[in-house]
Order: sequence, then structure tokens, then C-alpha cells
Amino acid sequence: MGLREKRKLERRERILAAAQELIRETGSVGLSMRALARKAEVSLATPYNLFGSKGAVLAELGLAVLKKLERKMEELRSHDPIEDLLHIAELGANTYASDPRFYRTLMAVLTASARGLHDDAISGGSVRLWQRPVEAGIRAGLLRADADSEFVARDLVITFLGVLDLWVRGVLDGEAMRTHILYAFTLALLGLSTDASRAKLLRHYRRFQRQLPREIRVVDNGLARRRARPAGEAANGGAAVAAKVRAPQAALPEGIQ
Amino acid sequence: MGLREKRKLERRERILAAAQELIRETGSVGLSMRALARKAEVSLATPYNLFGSKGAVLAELGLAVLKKLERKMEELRSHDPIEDLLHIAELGANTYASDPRFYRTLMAVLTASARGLHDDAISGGSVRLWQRPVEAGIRAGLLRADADSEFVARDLVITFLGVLDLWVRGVLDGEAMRTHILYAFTLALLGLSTDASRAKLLRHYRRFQRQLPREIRVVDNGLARRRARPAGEAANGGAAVAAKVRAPQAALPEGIQ
DNA sequence: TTCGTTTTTATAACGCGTTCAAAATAATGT
DNA sequence: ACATTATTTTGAACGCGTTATAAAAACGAA
Repeated sequence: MGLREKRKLERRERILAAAQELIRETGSVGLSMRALARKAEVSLATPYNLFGSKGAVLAELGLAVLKKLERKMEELRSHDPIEDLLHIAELGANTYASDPRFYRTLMAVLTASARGLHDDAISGGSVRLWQRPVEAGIRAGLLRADADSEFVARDLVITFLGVLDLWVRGVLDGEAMRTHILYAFTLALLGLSTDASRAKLLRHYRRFQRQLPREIRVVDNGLARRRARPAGEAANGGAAVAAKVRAPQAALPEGIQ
Repeated sequence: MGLREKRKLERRERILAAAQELIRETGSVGLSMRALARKAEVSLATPYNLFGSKGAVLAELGLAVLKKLERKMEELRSHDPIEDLLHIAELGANTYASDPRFYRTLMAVLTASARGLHDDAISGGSVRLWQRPVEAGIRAGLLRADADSEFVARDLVITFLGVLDLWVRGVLDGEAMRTHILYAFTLALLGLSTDASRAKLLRHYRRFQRQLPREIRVVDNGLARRRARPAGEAANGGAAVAAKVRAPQAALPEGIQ
């Protein structure tokens, strides 16, 4: 690898690291390409040369984070594949919940700028990660033999991402997110359970059902649009409180079919 | 209601109708606030006065669409609550799939501009819609008596939205989306099935499993960022093809924890 | 070292979502 | 009828992501 390539890689890493720091320091507010370029000490055009777009920068960061998490998940392996599945899910939930600011921001911005990890999540490596314990469960007689491990794994991934998305949006807090994921997993696995596993899964199911919060109260996810005064013009101390608009319900224009 | 209120409502509806037309005509490209204001024959600031933000305009449109769909869903009621659940899900999937351009665009933009329908979906009316057939199923002895209908309904909503999101992103086509939803529903219900319903649900499960596509090929969802030449400057016929950037994988900056 | 080729930089521009002071307009009191 | 007051619309402006362009810098080869 020539010097040229090395410098390029260096810049790439500097940009990724800057993105990470920026998210940690400011959340999504302040995560602008101009700020990113400044922090990485490159010009505004460089991230576009090296990644293509803002979304691509963050997708790469997100992918790296995901791979790291998946590597930790791979390590979890015991004698009981079903317990493994639940432990893997729990590890994932706990990881996200352990750093809400970072992960919520990252996930939110990945969700928004389409073509995120979702393609990969279904067609790529994530499915295979979940597929392995499912297959092991089938072999061990703990899950129905006629179940297709790939489709089951897809279903688990979709559920996981769905609940995670609610957490990102602040509809669920970390605790509720974890319990919901485990509840959903248990429910899906219960559908595939055999006599050898049903009793245990039912116990799990009842436990998670008991732990689920009945009331949903939307929490502040820190992603709301804040009035970001340019930091230079500190005069006019934020007095203007915009009146909340809540007009009478307008009728739906016809033709929705 | 004074003249003022009437005019206001008029403008609101004009804006919503304009948003709908704009989506149908141009997809997400061209769905700008300036174009919206022009089509609705109001000034750029008016939608902000009346709704608050672009996301809020589309959220209102989306909510109206959702309510309309849910009203159709409510009508589906037969003697078999489990069949009802599947039929409701199928109706939803078919409705979305029947007009991909419109619904994909609407859903994509709702997903992106946070605080969409997702709050409502979990805490609001959607859950209750699914909850009713689940309750009926429990009463009829088709689902386990110790199941909590609210949590089951939440799980179904989350799954539905998760699969729908994959369709919106183009990871699944309409057919695969419908089958995936039905597969996931069947799997969840199978976990709660009783002797009275298990055989039938198993038949469904095997059928949907057979219909699922094994290969995932990402389709064009029409939401990619297109180079939108201002329509006035037709010269310089789109020659410049930007070189695709695909650099060697950069290492993850340390400290992700 | 010198030449030729890439790549980064600096800067300006575009359209975007959003905000704000000022102008225009409807409602109200006399 | 008019003048006052409370809203609402307007038009200009901001920072954003992104692109284009020309100049400068950095590398590889001779």
C-alpha cells in the first residue's frame, strides 16, 4: 500500500472518529458536515470524496458498531440454544440502552437517510447470526423440525429492529425495550416449541409478560429539533416561545382510494 | 365559526390535498415545501403556521390515511377471530402494496421525520384495532387464556410496521411483504394457540413458509436521490456520472465500548 | 530533481427546511 | 362608519447537504 492509500485511510478514520465524537458531544444537533469536516481537519468536500454522502459516513460508522456488537454476540454460546437466543437479544438490548445518546442518534440518522443497515440486516450477516442458534435448537429437538431457520431468523431480526426503532423514537425506554424484545422472541419461539421446550418457554413468556409496562409514556429521546442559536449571538436570551399549533382536525381530501 | 376559522380550514385542506397530489405526481422528489406552497396557492410560511413543519403536514396526511384504512379493517369480522386477524393483516398489506409510489413515499417521509405515527401506533388506536380480535380469540378458546391481548396486539403492530418498513425501503416487494406479515402473525399466534386452533395455524404457517422468497433482492423503491435538473436548464444533458466511491474498509475508531 | 497524475482544498453556488420582522388582513369596540 | 387590536401572510434570510470549479498540494515514476 502506497503512501497515498495510507493517507486516505488515515483521513477516513479521522472522519469516522470525528463523527463518533460529534455524536457523543452534541447528539444529532451539531452533527453537520461542516462541523464534521472541521473536527476531522479536512475540507468540506473530503468526506464526500471518501464516502459519498453524510448518510454513507454514518452508515459506515453504524456498520462498524454493528459488527463489533455481533462479534460479542457470537461469543455467547452455551448448551441451550434457546437460552442463547434470549441472551443474545438481551446483550443487544443492553448494549443499545447503555448509551442512549450515542445509539439513538446514530440509529435515528441511519433510519432517516434510507439505505441503512436494514438491507444488510435482512439479507446479510445479521440473519445468519440469529440463524445459527435457531438451527441448533432444531437439531436439539427444542424447536419444530419443520421450521425454516432462515425465515425464523428474519422474523427475529425484524422484531428486534422494530422494537429498537420504538426505543430510538422515545416511545419505549431502555427497560421496556429490552423486555419487549424478549417478550416478542419468546412468543415467536413458543410457536415453534416442542414438548421438550414448551414448559420453559411458557415460564419465560409469563415472566416477560408480567414485566411489560402497560402504560406507554413517550420519553424525550433527545432528538427533537432544538433552536440552535449560532453560539456567537448570545443576545436576545431565548425568549420567543413559539405558540404550539394545534388546529381543528381537517377533513381528508378525497381520493385516497 | 368566523370567516377567519373558515379560511384557515380551507387553507389546511388545500395544503393537505396539494401534498397528496404532489406525492402522486412526483414521489418524494419534488415534495418540497416550496412546491407544496405553490400548488396550494399559499405562501411558504403558511404551512408552518398551520401545521408547524413539513413532517407535521405529512403526519396529518398519514394519520388520515391510516384512519381510513383502519375503518375498513374494522369491518372485517367473521365467526373466526384468528382468520379475522390474518384477513386484517392481508387487507393492510394489500392496501399499501396497491399504490407503492404513494405509500412508500408517505411512509418514508414519515419514518424520516420522527414523531410520526409510531407513537400512536403503539400507544394509540392501532393497538386496540388488533387487540379486539385477539380478545375474541381468547374468549373463543382459540388462544391461550393467560395471554394478554394488549401485549400481543402490540407485538403484532410492531411486526407489521417492521415488515412494512422493509417494503418501504425496497428490501421486500409487495408480495414478499404480505407473505412476511402473514408468516410473522401466524408464528406469533401459534405460540398462543390452543388445541382447538393449533392444527389450522400450523397449516397456515407451513403454507406461508412455503411462499416466502428465499432470495432477497433489493428493488428500486423510487426514493433514491435523483439529480433533479431545475427543468428550465435542459442544456448539458446529464453527462457527468459521478464515480462510485468504494474504498477499502476502514477500521473502527476505538472507544465504541 | 522534474514531470505528470491524483487528490485535497477553498470557495461559491443551489435547493432545501425553517424562522422572523414587517406588512396585510379580519375581528372588535365605539 | 371608523379606529384599534389580534392574527395571518408574506418575503427575506439562515444553516443545512450537496455539487461544481479552479488552484494548490501530494504522491509516483523517470
